[in-house]
Amino acid sequence: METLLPKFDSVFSIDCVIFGFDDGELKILLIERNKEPFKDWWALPGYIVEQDESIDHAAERILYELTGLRDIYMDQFYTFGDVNRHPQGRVITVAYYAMIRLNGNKELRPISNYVSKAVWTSVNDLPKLAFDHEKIFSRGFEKIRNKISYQPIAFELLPEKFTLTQLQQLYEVILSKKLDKRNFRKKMLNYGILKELDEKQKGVSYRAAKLYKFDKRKYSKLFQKELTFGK
Amino acid sequence: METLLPKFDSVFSIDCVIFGFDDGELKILLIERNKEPFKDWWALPGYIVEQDESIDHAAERILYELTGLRDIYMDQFYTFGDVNRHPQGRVITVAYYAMIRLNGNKELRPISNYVSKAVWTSVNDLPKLAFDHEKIFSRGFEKIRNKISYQPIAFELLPEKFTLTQLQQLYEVILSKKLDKRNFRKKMLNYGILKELDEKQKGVSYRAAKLYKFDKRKYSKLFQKELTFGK
DNA sequence: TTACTTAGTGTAAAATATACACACTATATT
DNA sequence: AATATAGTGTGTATATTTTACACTAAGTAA
Repeated sequence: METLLPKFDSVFSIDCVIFGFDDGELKILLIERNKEPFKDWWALPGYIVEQDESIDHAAERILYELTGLRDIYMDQFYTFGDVNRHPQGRVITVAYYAMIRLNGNKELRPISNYVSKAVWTSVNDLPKLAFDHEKIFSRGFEKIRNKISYQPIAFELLPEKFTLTQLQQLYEVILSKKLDKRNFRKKMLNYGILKELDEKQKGVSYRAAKLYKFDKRKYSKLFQKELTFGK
Repeated sequence: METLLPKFDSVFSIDCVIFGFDDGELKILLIERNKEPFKDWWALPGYIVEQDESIDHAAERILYELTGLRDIYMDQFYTFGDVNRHPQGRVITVAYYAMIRLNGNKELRPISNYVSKAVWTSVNDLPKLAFDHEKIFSRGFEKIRNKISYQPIAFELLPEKFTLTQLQQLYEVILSKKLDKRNFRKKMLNYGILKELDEKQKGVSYRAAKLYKFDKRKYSKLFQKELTFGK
């Protein structure tokens, strides 16, 4: 590499806002830091981008090293570049988000000793976070709240088979708003992206609900049309 | 500053996709580079972020130095972080966009000798661009195309007083789609964010159209409600 | 006065969104 | 066996929004 570019005493980092849904609660993944600064504080999983890796790659690697989660597809949503966001120098961070299924048991096993543990925490019950991570989280939450209003992304958070009530609860949590059951069902079923299964919920002490699956094929078709303004 | 953070032989940069609308055409601002690499190539206005300035600030400064445009409010839309996007080293760039009024005469007077000139170029007639700037432009265009579908941002591109036909043309250009005049007018007027003026177009060799103004107050109110899902 | 060019307008049909309440069913409890 | 409990599942009328579609009015230029 030539050196026409000025050197720059700064680093890029990645921070991840990973959403999960469990127990009727929307959660995000937090780590407990094991290093200064902010040792023993809670923080979003985040670390420094290596010199020779793309930021997308860095995001995947860092999430894996800090939480043990692999093969999570993330999208970037904002880059935070204020001068004093990190106490030790100039750090610009690209924030990524993802929504994943918790299947009851996504194991969290940090590889790096940079963190002492990783846990799922309800977004309604977040501790104080290191750095400007509260700001980053808020923007990530805003992002999915917006997105869910025009794309049915909620499925990514649910188990493969889910009931309409679960789906509705998830919408309600993300939108912070009660929805009408009949209208919600009508709307969702009208999208035509749900496949009704021949199965019912099990282990509940009341009438069991039908299970549904998300139909990816039809979903992609739906998104050809998108965007208002007919003619 | 302490030095616990690793040094990193890399730079942050900013690239700007600045949209304007003139003559029924959607344009963006390009510079001709006066320095290697890509000397004499066309490129998006972009340069390196200083150590002690926020990226938002850098965006403003860089746009000014490279094109002479001041006080343009920009939003970031994506960060490009592939490893080999710059031939001289690792450069991660935060891309910003803005939509501005051309008022016929936004003067372009580059301050920096890093560029030899700056010009407005129709998006339908772009030359080959330096670095990965074509990719950056595409994503920026996609961004405003999406955005205009749910937010009436088009006003930012028009002169203060405009006709409904001009507004419609702009929508058509951004959406690459013909729209129906009656439906378009109905919809726009229904938003209630246009103020009809007591003035007409001048200097046209046909029936002059009424002029309208964009009503910012009402616009913000409209955006309280936003987001579907009634109850 | 005529020809030309763009402005400006209405309506019916279809699709979508909203508001709203009660009976059904599976299980657990007595 | 009877009952309580808790969540499932459904229909309809109304309002709103979206779509398709074509002609007349106004101003200018010759």
